[in-house]
Amino acid sequence: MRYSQYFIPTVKETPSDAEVVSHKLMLRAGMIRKLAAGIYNYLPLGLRSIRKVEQIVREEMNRAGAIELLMPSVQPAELWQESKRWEQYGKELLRFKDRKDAEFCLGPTHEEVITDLVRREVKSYRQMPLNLYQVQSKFRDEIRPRFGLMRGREFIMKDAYSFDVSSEAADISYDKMYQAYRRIFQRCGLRFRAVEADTGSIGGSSSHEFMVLADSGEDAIVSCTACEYAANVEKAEARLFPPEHAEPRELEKVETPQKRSVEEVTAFLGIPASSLVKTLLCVADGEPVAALVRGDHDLNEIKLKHLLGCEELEMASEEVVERVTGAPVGFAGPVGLKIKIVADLVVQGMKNFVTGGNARDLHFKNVNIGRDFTPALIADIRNVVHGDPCPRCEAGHLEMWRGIEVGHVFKLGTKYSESLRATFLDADGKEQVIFMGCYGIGISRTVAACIEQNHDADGIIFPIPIAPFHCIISAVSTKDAEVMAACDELYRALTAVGVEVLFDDRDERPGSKFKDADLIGIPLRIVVGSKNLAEGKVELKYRKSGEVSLLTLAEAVETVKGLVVAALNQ
RNA sequence: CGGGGCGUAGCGCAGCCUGGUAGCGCACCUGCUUCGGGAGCAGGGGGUCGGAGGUUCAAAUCCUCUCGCCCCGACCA
Repeated sequence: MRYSQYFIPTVKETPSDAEVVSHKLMLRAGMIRKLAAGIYNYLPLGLRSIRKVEQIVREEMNRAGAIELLMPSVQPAELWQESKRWEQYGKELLRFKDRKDAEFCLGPTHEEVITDLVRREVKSYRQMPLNLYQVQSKFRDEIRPRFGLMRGREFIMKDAYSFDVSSEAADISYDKMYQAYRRIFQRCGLRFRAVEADTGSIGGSSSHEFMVLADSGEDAIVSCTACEYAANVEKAEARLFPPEHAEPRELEKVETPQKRSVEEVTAFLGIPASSLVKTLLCVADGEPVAALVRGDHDLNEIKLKHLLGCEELEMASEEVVERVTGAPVGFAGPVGLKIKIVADLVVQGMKNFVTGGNARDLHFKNVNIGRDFTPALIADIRNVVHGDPCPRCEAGHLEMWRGIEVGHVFKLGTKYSESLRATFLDADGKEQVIFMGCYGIGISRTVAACIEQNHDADGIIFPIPIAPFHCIISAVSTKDAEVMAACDELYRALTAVGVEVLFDDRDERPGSKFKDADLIGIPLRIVVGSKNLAEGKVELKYRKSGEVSLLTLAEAVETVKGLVVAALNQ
C-alpha cells in the first residue's frame, strides 16, 4: 500500500477529550474518530488491526470446533421478557419501538437469541456438542462511556455459545474454549493472565477472565509466584492467617476527639493499622449489617454479597450509621451493636484490637471476639493484598497486577436453557435441559488494550501479529529516482513473500515520515536514503528496541520475512 | 443520577471578569528556498463564537433556558 494513496489522518496535537494512552494514540494515529459519545468510526488503519484480531480469533475458534454464524443486532423484547432480563438489565439495554409500536432493543449480548435459535433447531442429544459463535457489534448504553475503544457503547465482540448434553460434557466444551483463548492472546503477541473471576450478572457456576497486563488496567488481579493460581481481586481467596497468641487484656475506653479514619485513629493512638478493626456498615436488601475487617484491609463487597446471599448491597448512609451505632460516622464498632455482625477470617485470629466505641469521639482498646461481641458469621470478606500467602499452594505468595479484561468464559449451566425451555431428548428418549457455556472476546477492546500495553513516548508499538502493516518503507527523498526504484523493488519483494508493507512515498520531509511511522507503530521500518543506497545498503529499524542495522536490499527482505513469519507462527 | 468543567476556524487554545472591528499556533492552499527525526520566508482561504430567548444603541462577552461533550462518583458481559 502506498501511503500517498491511503488514508491515515495523523495529528500532532492530542485531542483534549482523550484521557488514556490508547485513546489518545488511536486518535492521533488516525485509527479511529469519534462519532458520538462512546461510538467510533474505525478508520482504515484501525480496521486493519481489528481485522487481524478477528482473523486470529476465527482461526482458533474454528480450530476448537466452533462454527461461525451471524445474529441480528436488533432483537425483539419478547425474548428478553422471557428470560426476565428485560426488567433486570436496566438502562444499559437500549430500547426502542418500531413503526407498529413493537418493542425492540439493540443487543448488548446474544444469549437470548442464540438460545431461541437452538431450542427451535436442536432436539436430540445427537446434535450436540454444538458451539456457535459470531463477530458482531454490540451496543450497551453505558452510564459513562470513556477511554475510547476501552469502554465504548458500541464495540465489536466475538461471542460464542456452547450447548451440551450434561454438565460434564459442558466442562469439556469450556476447557476447549479456555485453551483456544490462551492461544488467541498468545498469537496476538500480548502479555496476559487467565484469572478466576466472579460471574457477575451473567450468572453461572464458574468463569475465567483473560486479562491483558497493563498498568492502566481497570481491574486488579493477583497471581501466585509459585503455582498456577491467578484470580481477579474480586474473586481471589484469602487464606487464614495464624492466630495471634496473647492473653486478653481488660476492655478499655479511650477518648479519640475528632479521630475518625483509620489513619487518624492509629496515628493518634500510636498503633499500626493492623491492630485496628474497621467496622463497615452496609445495607443488604434493606437490612443493616456490620462488616469487620482489619484496619489495613479492604472489604470485598462481592464476597460479602455472596456470603449474605442478598440482591443489593450498599454502604450505609450517614443517617443509617447514626441510627444503628448512635454515633456519627467514624466511631462504629462491634461492641454492643444490635445488628448482624460479619467478621473477616483475619479478624477472628486477632487479639486485643482497637475498634470504634459507638459514641462520638470514643474508641475501645483490647477488644476480643467472643468476650466483647460475637459475630454471626466469620468468613473471608476482604480483598487480598500483595504478599498474601497463596490459597492453593504452600510455597507461593500473591503478586498484584493491573489488567484489562479482553476475554471472559462462563459456565452457564442451565440458567438460560431453563428460562427459555431449551431442551432435548436423550438416548433414553427423556427430555433434558441443555447445558450452556458462553465465551466473549472484546475485539475492539483488545486492540486498545494492546496499545495500553505496548507504547512509548513516540507512539504505538504494535506486535507484528496485529499490526496494521508489518513493515513500513520510508523513502527519504521521493525526488531521487534510485531511492524510489529501490523502494519499489523492496516493496515487490516483500509483498511477494507475504509481508504487508506500507510504502511511505509521500513528498514529505524525512522527519515527518519518521514521526508518523513511530506514531502508527509499524513494527519494522526500512529507511531508504541516497547516502546508504550508494553503498547498496538500506537501514532496518525495529520500532520496539530502536535497534538499527544496515543491510543490503536482499538481506533486508530476508530478515523482515524471517521476523514476520516467526511472529505469525508463534 | 449527584458533583465539577468545557463548547470560539479541521485540531489545540486566547478573548468573556470590565459589552464596542473575532484573534494566535498547528493543519490546509499558492510560490520560492529547504530535504535523515514533525523546515524557513512570503502570500492566501476558512468561524451562524453549540442552540433558543432576553437585557442593551450595541452581546463571543451579561441573564434565563436548552443541547452536546469531558472529568470525579455510584454502575458494569
